[in-house]
Amino acid sequence: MTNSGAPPPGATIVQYAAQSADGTQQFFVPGSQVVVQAATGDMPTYQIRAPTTALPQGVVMAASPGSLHSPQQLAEEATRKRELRLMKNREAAKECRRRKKEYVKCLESRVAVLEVQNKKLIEELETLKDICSPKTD
DNA sequence: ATCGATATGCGTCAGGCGCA
DNA sequence: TGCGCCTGACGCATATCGAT
Repeated sequence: MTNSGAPPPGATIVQYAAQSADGTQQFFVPGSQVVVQAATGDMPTYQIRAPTTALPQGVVMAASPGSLHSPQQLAEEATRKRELRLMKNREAAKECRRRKKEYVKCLESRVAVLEVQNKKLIEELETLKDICSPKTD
């Protein structure tokens, strides 16, 4: 994939795929956020990140450490912090897996498009060979 | 019906990375 | 430098499927 048609950092992806100015096919995950542009071999030359999700309803933020006194309060606070961290990580893992599946879908779509494109190019090449080859009879 | 193999999804941990 | 987010890896539970 070329970098010329990639969206700029900060942009939100709204299309699954797009045709860039130079004619190359671009594949994006809808709703993702472009955060980095960098050239790294055959990997995409930019990174995309989905918008951060809000805390689920019912989550109560912990009190500040300065308001705690007894060891029991400290233990409760530690437990709250751990549960909050686990819950956030649970949601993050779900989102991460969702994005990964979407990314694989993108790649599969890209393979399908490129296979068709490749087939057409091979056919075109054969046609041109027929036209350009000297007649021997 | 039941069994083993395989696939899929989930929660958790650990480590890397970017940011203030 | 500490904090929060992301993600690979692991173990577990459940679903699916073919063989018996």
